[in-house]
Amino acid sequence: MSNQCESSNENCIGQLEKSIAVIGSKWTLLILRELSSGTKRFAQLQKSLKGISPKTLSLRLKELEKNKIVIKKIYPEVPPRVEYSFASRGESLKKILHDLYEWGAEPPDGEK
Amino acid sequence: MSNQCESSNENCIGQLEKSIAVIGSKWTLLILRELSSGTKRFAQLQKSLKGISPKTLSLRLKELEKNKIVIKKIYPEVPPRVEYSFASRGESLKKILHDLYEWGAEPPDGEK
DNA sequence: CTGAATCCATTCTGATACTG
DNA sequence: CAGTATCAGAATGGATTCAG
Repeated sequence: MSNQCESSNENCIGQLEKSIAVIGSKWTLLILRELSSGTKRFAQLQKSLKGISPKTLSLRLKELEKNKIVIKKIYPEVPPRVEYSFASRGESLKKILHDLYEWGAEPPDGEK
Repeated sequence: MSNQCESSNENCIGQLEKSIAVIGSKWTLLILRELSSGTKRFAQLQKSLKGISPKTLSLRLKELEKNKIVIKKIYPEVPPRVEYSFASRGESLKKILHDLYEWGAEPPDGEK
């Protein structure tokens, strides 16, 4: 029901843009790759993703969390401990990203 | 062969980023929607996409053309006439965008 | 008509320092 | 350890004007 994206539907474009904006930000794919190998903590991510600033990492994680792509788990301990992991929506996203990758890697084939 | 995007492969991320950058730019999706209903000329697109500047439209079309998503056909006439239409890569992209749309529209459902 | 050039506004990102 | 605040620089988009 109405999850078809037709020429006349403005709304679906907006939805699509939102989705692309989330996964299209710089670092997002790298973050997802890191998390795909398992739960990670903030400092771990920061270390793996050499060059990312804490601000950017924080922003990206916040967005990913808001979009239910990753799950943030806070342990009320001292020192503070926070873990990030894939949510189920993140898992289903992986397949799409894989398709998109294949699309991009596809040879231009018989042109000209 | 090697079109699997694994944790250890840096290269595939770059490819993915490139693809997302192309389709993720503002207006790109709108342009693709316009073209999905058939071949269009520059002025037609500019008129349909109310608010787009010729510069932006030109840039986006150039990128889409470079990535073989749309085809540019120039008629050596006076006044000049240029037509844009979907390439085959554009067609296969449509399916992926549809999947992505469905992913984005997917309800957060039973999490927790 | 097509689209390149220019200038300006807005947004995004990075580096660094600092707090709970 | 986790994350925010601040500021500067880069990248992106828009309006307008001009040219082939």
